[in-house]
Amino acid sequence: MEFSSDKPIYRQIADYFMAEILRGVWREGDKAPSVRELSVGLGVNTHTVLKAYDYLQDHGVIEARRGTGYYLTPGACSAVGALRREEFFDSSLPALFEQMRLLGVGMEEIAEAYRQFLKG
Amino acid sequence: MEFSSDKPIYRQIADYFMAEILRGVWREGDKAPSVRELSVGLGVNTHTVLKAYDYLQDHGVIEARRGTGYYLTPGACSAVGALRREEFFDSSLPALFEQMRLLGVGMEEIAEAYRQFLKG
Amino acid sequence: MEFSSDKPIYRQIADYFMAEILRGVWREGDKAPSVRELSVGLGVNTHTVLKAYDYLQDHGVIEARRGTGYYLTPGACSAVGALRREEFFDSSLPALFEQMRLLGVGMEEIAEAYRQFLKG
Amino acid sequence: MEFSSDKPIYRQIADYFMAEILRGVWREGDKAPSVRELSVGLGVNTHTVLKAYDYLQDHGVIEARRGTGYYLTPGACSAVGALRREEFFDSSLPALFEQMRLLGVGMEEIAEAYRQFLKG
DNA sequence: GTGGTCTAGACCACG
DNA sequence: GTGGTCTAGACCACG
Repeated sequence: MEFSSDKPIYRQIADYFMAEILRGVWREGDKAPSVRELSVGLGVNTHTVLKAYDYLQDHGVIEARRGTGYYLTPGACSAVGALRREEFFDSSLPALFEQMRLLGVGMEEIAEAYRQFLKG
Repeated sequence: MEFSSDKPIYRQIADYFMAEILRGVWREGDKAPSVRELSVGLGVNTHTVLKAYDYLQDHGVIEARRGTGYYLTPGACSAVGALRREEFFDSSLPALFEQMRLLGVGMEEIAEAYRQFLKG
Repeated sequence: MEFSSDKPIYRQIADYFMAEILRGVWREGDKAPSVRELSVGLGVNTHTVLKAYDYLQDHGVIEARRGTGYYLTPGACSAVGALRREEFFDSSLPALFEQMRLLGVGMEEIAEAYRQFLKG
Repeated sequence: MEFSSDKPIYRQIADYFMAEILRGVWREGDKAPSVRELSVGLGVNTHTVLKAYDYLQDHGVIEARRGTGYYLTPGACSAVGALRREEFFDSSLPALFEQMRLLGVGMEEIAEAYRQFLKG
């Protein structure tokens, strides 16, 4: 895995993890790779992986079980979906609106383009 | 200038050039740096710069004068604007719509978020 | 195919290609010869063929499909026609006018010659 | 001098000769290069040069003086002009008309383009 | 000097 | 396989 510089690495790891879930690689209830295992696999510090897992746990994607490791929650998929929605509304969409402002594009044009998109 | 790996270098050069125009660094009628000069400055092959200039020329931002060099066209600024608009509608917007589809987000929600954005 | 020296090879390839379309050898939707195949066939560098295809693509005659090849666009025929018209008005006609100036020939004489041509 | 293959060499020599007159290299009354001299200079047979000189003599550009050689006629310049006009009306113009027919361009469009040309 | 064309050869992503 | 990008280096016409 390659890391870009514009986003913290732990977030990139979490995103990667969630993309794998959406792809169906891991399923709800499955055991997540151990922190140590993953840190070696990705060539990053265990702290970084732990931070990524913390993030995923905070958002209900995985849960820790004492002495055994992390497991995908039942509801992991929908949790990922909710997170994506959140990112979409908090980050992607404002960036788009900003671009609209710069280009002088109004909402009507977007709506019209959307109707075209649905047809095509 | 640093190049990222996710976009061809020649496009990055062209984009940088257009950003400089929008910033007002270069004005309509100005002479662009010569192909060789710029290629040395950026540490890339002359072909790569030429390809960037070709792209800009094709889109009406600069024009070649044989034996003299490239010059910003009269209308360079609006040409850049038109290109940005085109990219927005042909690339950014379809990506947005695709994401909307994946997340099950409708146009009404976008419009609502836009109203919030305008207020905030 | 033989190349003359007064026109760039890539333009001669593009012109040949368009002539073949007008002759009906290739039809809209057909696959164009692959870049490598054609470069070997013509004994030129792949770049030169690519430049010809770039030119044709820029003018809406062919379109690239990633990993598959180039295909004649729907509308390739009319695109070729439009290009020919453009060349006529931007190149042939100004050359004619320049010659008229040198020879002291006016538009009335041209119009008269045209009437004769239509009769003959 | 390089010869192209689409026109007889003697005509190319004659054309070259006339272009030199229009450029002012040779003047009316000047002695033309001897047939032998020119044939060596151009690397062609003396017959070919003679044929070119015949052509030029037929059209009043040069005249033979027994025992001395060929000389530009008084009126050589206007003779060249007349020849150019003839070529223009007999060759260039019909080719243009043919192109107009193929492209579906009418005389009105040419006249309009001409008005634009005179302005620009 | 300037842009423009061409070659030889490498390496990449996509399917 | 397909197109696409990039380099190194040569040579050309124009001014």
